[in-house]
Formats: sequence, structure tokens, C-alpha cells
Amino acid sequence: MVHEVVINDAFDRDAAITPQIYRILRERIIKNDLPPGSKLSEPELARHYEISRQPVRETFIKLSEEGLVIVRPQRKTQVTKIDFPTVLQSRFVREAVEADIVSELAGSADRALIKDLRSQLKNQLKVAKTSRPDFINEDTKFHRTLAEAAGKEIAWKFLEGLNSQMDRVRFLSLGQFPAEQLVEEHGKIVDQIERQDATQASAAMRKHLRRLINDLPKIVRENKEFFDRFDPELIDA
Amino acid sequence: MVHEVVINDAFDRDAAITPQIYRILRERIIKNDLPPGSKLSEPELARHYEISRQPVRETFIKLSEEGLVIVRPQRKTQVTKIDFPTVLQSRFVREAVEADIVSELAGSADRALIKDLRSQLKNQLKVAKTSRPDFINEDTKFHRTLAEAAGKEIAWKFLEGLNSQMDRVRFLSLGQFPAEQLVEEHGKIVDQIERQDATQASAAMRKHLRRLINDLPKIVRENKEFFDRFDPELIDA
DNA sequence: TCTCGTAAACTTCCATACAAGTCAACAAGA
DNA sequence: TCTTGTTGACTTGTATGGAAGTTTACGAGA
Repeated sequence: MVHEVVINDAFDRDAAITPQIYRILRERIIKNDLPPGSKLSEPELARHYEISRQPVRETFIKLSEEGLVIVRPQRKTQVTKIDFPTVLQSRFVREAVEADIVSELAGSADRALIKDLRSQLKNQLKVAKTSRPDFINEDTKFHRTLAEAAGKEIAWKFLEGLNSQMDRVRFLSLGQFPAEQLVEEHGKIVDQIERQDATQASAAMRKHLRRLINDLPKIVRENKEFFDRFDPELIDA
Repeated sequence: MVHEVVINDAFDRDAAITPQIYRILRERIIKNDLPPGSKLSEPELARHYEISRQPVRETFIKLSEEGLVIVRPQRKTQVTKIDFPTVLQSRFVREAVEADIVSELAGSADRALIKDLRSQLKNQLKVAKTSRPDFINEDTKFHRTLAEAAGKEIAWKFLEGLNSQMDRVRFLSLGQFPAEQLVEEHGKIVDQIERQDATQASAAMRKHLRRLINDLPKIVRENKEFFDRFDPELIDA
């Protein structure tokens, strides 16, 4: 079940080309406009966007390091399937790091932060009922706010790299699961931070991020052709 | 205080060029053969290794994503200084993830694993007295073994990306701090895994990885010109 | 002496040609 | 029919020339 999404493929001929073509291709892959297995050809994409092979090639390099494409020299370049173990372990890393982040936050008790978060919660509830892509943006913002409040901007950038794989899953599951529940969990995390209970705060975050594990089998079953190395055995941690 | 290190710059003209030049330059940067601030020039390096500019350029792209160099279009490409906040937050991420890894391991209690680890401990003690670079390799192997035993190979690969910054610090601190103490801490981690005490195991790992925080100010003070954005205030978490 | 404009010497970025490897179609022969 | 070798159309990797931007040196003029 692939949903219609908007791809921003605006192109400015006067700006640097490589970052633009990278952004476009990355977005097309994550939003499943270029589904797993799609063959990408340097000369073909170069013709399509009316540029030379070089920027396309450099984009392939970046995407391959992100695990979004695989370059087989002299053979071809393909969009990777979503690697199941990678998604699970990305989630594992996120849980470990974000649990420690909220644990730190619970020790500081910043009034302004709490206020900001509560304001975000309201907004989340509003968009939860209307637009799923908008909710994804709000959700990302919430987690980023926590990281930055703990002075972990750089660590968050690391996590974003992992998220490219998890985001592909999120766009597959558009409209699948009730966003209201996620907002409720966010609320509990904020509550525990406010109470300055580090243990409970990190526990709430862990529970929240483990939700993906529950949803994953359903998403995989409904999109088998998009996944690779699916193994139910791996789910139990 | 920069130490002499061996750079493996063997070059096979028949194999793909880009991966080789990437490996060589990365190693030279991490081992401070190319210290922070060094100017890198596409044509100059191409001439030096008798290849074309193209593989050099692609290597620049990869290194810049790793944060080891910064490419300023139309200006120049330089080896970055070691970014102090990045080092701290890389360590923070490692602690969070590795603490959870040993926590999982303590729940499984794999006899073969314990045996392997104890064997590694002996070896660590041996090389600790002779070669510091060898010890670094053994240390890395120990942590990787833990990650793989927990089925977290992919998460480990991710951590390795972070390590490129921390490794630069490690090569600066060659011979600074007694490796025997690190081995002892490794031993305590293994002990707690064997006892199947998840809480104590992760605590031991956290304590072990926090050692870097203690050593860091001294390393920075002795290598001020290699660091950027040093701020003692950031050290207290 | 100081300011400012110019030109030359760099830098990376992009385009293009060719090299080398892979694969698929197809025909010849058993 | 099956096997096998050849050929050609692909693929990505590498080399190289030129475009566009930046910095630096330097001299003219005040």
C-alpha cells in the first residue's frame, strides 16, 4: 500500500547541482516514489534532469553510504530493499540514546522546556486527526527538541542518518496506526521529565520507541516486496 | 605530542582506485600524519599518487561526510580540527548503546562468549605492555565482539562511523594512560555478564567509557592546535 | 603610505570521452 | 534440443579539459 506523496523536485540551474539532485533522489526513495529494486542509471538520470553524469554519480556515492542504493560496479545501481535487521537495530540505537537523553533532562527540570513541549503536544493532537505526513514532521520535531534541550544536537544528527531507513517504513505505514496514542505517550514522557523522575522518563521513552516493533510485522506483511531479510525471530528483544 | 605511526600506503594499480585512496587518506588523517588544518588539493594528491583527480575528488566527498575534511567550494579542502563537542557526544552515544548491549548479553549468558572474552583479556594484557597501537586494535576488537554477540553488527558499524573522531583522540593520547587499567575494567564487564547481572554490567560499561572524559582535558591541553570548540563547561555529564 | 582595481594563480565543480567489466541475445555446432 | 562461443549493448570507473568562483599579489593613483 503506497500512498501518494508530494515530491519537491524544484531545480535551480544556478545553484550547485549535486546537493539538489541528491535531495531529490533521496526524497523519491524515502517516499517510495522510487521503490526498492528500482534500477538507477547514471546516464538516464543525467538525461532526465538535463545535467551530466558527474553529479548523478556523486549522488549515488552518498546514497550508497546511507544504504539507500547499492552500486554494483559494471553491473548496475539499484534502490535497496528496506533491510529488516537494519531497521530493528536502528530502533535499538535510538532507544538507547533517547532513553539516556530524557534521563538527563529529568535531572535538569527546565520550566521553559516543559512549556514548549506541552505546546507541541497540543499541536500534535491537532494534526494527528488531519494529515499523517504533517504528524510525522511534528513527531520528528518533538524528539529533536528533546535532544537539543539536552545539548545533544550532534548526537541527533547521527540519529538522523539512521532514520533514513526508519523513515521509509514510516511512509509505508502512512495512516496505519492511531497517532493519538503516540501523542499520549509523548505526554507521559513529558510528565516524567517534569516530575524529575529519570528512571520513569527513560522507561516511558523506551516503551514509546518499542511501539515500532509491534507495528512492524503488519507493515512488512503488507509490503513484502519492499523488505529484505525479514525474520520474525529477530523480534523479541 | 604526535607519535610515529605506520601508514599502510600500499597501492594496487589493478584494483579499484577510489577505495584504496580513501583508505590511505583516512588513515593518514586519523593517525595525524595529516594534522588538522592541512590543506588537501585534488591535483596535488592526484600527481603524488599518480592517478587522476576523479578518485581523489570522490574520496574528498566521503571524508567530508565523515567529518574528517571540510570542502569549501572554490576555496580549498582542509583536514578538520577535532571537534570537541562531537567527541563528547560520540562518547555519549557509545555509552548509551554499549550499555544496552552488555545489558542484553547479561540476560543470555553464553558460555562460549565468556571464554572468548577471557581469552581476549589475556591478550590485551600482553600487548598493553608492548605496543599501544596494537592495544587499540585489541580494545576495538573487544567492544566489537560484545556488539556482535548481541546480534548488533549493524549498530556496531554505525558506531564505527562515530569512532573516526574518537580514534583521532586515541592516537593523540598514545602512551599517555596506563592500558592495564582499561584491561581491568574490561574484566569487570565480563564478570558482570557472567554473573548475569544486567544492571551491574551496564554500569561497568558506562564507567569504562566515561574514562575518556577524565583524560580528555589533559589531551586537549597538550594538543590545543588540533582541537576546535574546546569548552571545559561541557564536561560534567 | 594607503586605497583600490586588476589580473593571475589557484581552488572545486561540471561535462565529456574513453576504458574495462558484465550480461544477454543469438547463431553455430554437436 | 542443448551447449557454447561471439558479439554488441549495456553498466560503472577513470581521465581530462574547461567553467566558475575565490584568493592573493601587485601596481596605479591619490
